[in-house]
Amino acid sequence: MKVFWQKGFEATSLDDLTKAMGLSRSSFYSAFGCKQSLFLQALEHYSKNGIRNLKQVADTAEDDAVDAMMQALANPKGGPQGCMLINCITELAPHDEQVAAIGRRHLENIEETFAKVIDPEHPEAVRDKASAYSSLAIGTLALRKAGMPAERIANTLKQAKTILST
Amino acid sequence: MKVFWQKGFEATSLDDLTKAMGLSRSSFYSAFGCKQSLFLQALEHYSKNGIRNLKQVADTAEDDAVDAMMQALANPKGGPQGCMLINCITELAPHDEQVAAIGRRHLENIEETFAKVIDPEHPEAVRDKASAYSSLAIGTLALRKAGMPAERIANTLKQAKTILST
DNA sequence: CTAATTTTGGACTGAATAGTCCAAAAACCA
DNA sequence: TGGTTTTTGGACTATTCAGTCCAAAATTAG
Repeated sequence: MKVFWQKGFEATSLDDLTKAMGLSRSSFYSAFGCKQSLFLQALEHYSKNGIRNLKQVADTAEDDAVDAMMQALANPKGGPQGCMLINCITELAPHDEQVAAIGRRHLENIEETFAKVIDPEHPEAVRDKASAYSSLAIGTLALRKAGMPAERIANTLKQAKTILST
Repeated sequence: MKVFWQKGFEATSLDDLTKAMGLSRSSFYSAFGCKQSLFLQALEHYSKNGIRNLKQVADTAEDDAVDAMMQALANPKGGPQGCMLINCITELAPHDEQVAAIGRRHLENIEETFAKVIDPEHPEAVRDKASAYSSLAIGTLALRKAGMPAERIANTLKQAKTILST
């Protein structure tokens, strides 16, 4: 998963994978069938894990759960490589419906988590607002990847959050 | 440019390029030196053209210039392949400083265009808000690529714009 | 301990890749 | 026209890739 996260699907070679996994080629193919299959599993794993983390961030936030979620989304643990799912959506979704489907589900889960935090009683009513928070956080990932100063990104997020939360 | 836009850098082969350009391999290499060099030129061209279009959208908008710009950014002409620069930032920026630099400049130009539209007198004062609009529009590109219903995306944008503009 | 089964290393295949090279064709020019 | 320069087609090289295959090693079972 980490290798795919860092390099994307096409740029990851079988040698990269077998080396990272400490597996021989034959073991790899007998276990996973093909590169694509492992990739989809890695993507699913990343998504599940990411959503779980996001919910945990929301639950354990001290005062402002929405802010904590935005921070978590805009500064993914992986470092400069951003969010694996956004990377993969960008690289593959237009040509690969399976990836697109996992991506859609992930994005919907993010939005749903936002909605429940914003209005636990009527999450449906704040769906568009939740979607806006989500899209905003995802948009800043591009700034980050392009090497924009972290301070600028933080200001953007802060400003937007202040306005959106009114 | 169109081929790189559609397929990304790595996935575009020399055969793809020479066929699209109607050029032989030798002519290609004598004209551009290498694949990377043509790619950077294509990226520059895309950026210049995109910013010019965006400014034109802002200038010729009937009532709400910010809204028109958001629509233009969230629905790039190329179709489902989104914005070439965001694609390339995602694919290459973390490992290629030249691409990252072009990406940064492009994003800054977008933000500047927003800022001048929001407050022509004091664009500096609304920089963060401009950045928020920009990030939001860019974020929705991921939704689009993942195949989210266009209506949902439009609602997100509308909702966010309404709130951000207050 | 032995025999059957599973797992492993890594050589191998065929296809695709970016970039080079040169003889032949085309364009140019005096 | 005849000679020079530029451009072109496409064969070629060296590398990389995903995926296959099998003999040897390891594991398991009786």
